[in-house]
Amino acid sequence: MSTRRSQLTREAARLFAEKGYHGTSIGDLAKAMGVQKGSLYAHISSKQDLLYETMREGADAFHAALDAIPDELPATEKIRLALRGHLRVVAEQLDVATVFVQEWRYLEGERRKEILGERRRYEERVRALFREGRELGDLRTDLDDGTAALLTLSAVNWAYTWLQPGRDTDELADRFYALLIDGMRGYATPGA
Amino acid sequence: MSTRRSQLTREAARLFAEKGYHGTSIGDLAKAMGVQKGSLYAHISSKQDLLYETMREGADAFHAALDAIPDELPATEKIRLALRGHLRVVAEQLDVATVFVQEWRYLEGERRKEILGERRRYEERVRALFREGRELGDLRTDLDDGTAALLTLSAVNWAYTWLQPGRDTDELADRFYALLIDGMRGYATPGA
DNA sequence: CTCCTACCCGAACGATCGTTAGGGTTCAAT
DNA sequence: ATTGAACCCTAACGATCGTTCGGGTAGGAG
Repeated sequence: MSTRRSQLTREAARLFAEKGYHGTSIGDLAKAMGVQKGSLYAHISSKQDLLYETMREGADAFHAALDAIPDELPATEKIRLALRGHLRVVAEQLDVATVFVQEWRYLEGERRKEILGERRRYEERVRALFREGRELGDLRTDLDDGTAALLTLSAVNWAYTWLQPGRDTDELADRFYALLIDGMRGYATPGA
Repeated sequence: MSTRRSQLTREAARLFAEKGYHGTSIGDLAKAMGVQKGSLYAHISSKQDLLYETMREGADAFHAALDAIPDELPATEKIRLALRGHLRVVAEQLDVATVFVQEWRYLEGERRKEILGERRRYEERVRALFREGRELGDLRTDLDDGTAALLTLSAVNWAYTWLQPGRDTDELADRFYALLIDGMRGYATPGA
């Protein structure tokens, strides 16, 4: 709502991503806002609030990226768009994505369970794409879709560590997609 | 050296992996050792020491896994063994691997640079395998080896989040290898 | 002018942090 | 019997932590 409040959330995401939740003090936040640390409590009721809100933002962004994929496309195409969407979220909201991916364990109580559920649900939605691809024949019928989803999700989950904010992620996602779908082996089969 | 000292290092790796470096206090460490917190300083000179030693252990383990790969094998086989080695290190030393992968940024000063260098060197060694594979024709000649290495390394770097300690990692590594090399697409080409 | 909302200050709180210091125990080797 | 190494305790240190509180300022709406 208020400009000041959302600015605080943004600074929190930035600092949590850079120095970690426990490595960032309320004093650091206050300095980033140009304010005494006590003043922050006019906007929040605890430091955990800021962590939770960043996590919610991250969860919503990743799920929204999946929501935007048309349902009637072939599974392979959905997988390609899922890769694009995931990497785009990471690049466009790098701080939020970083916190979402590696600071969730510092959430406490009910909120921790909630966010953990969102993470699992996201993984399950991606897994379903691979299952669909195998069942409908877009992917090889003997595919181990669980392993395939694990490999793919692992690769993109690590992206926050190397993605530069400005990078064109669509092209990169398509390169990942091509590698995963077609493999890396030499063109010729052994007998050529 | 002394049993007590190495036990402390082990507990530190466990707690740092579970609660993070900043989330673990000297008091937590002392409780895990069954000792008053001041007593720990008979063994270490600072908390950073414990972080650094865990990192060194991790770096050595990952590099040793690459060292064990015979030089004369074809590149594809080396890649398969590298995947096996990496996942084996993660599974066998899960705490150390977890800290190595996600707590390095809390290292300070010269030690931080040192460990960062080890991480980069490891990535470069893996990248070289893909380059070799392309140049010698084991992998497709038009392969973007940088992207291939990035995809592969990302996938295994995330493994600490889902690998169970007891799991047979060789078989899993081979499944990853097969997916990466042969791809996931349906057997038949479009015209079949 | 008054009221409300939004925002901030400055000082302090109890707790916990990493670390230091000095003294004490156990026990195998000399 | 004495020494020395390995290990531990208690008590305290200054610093920093997240949080609370009462008071204060600015500006737009009534």
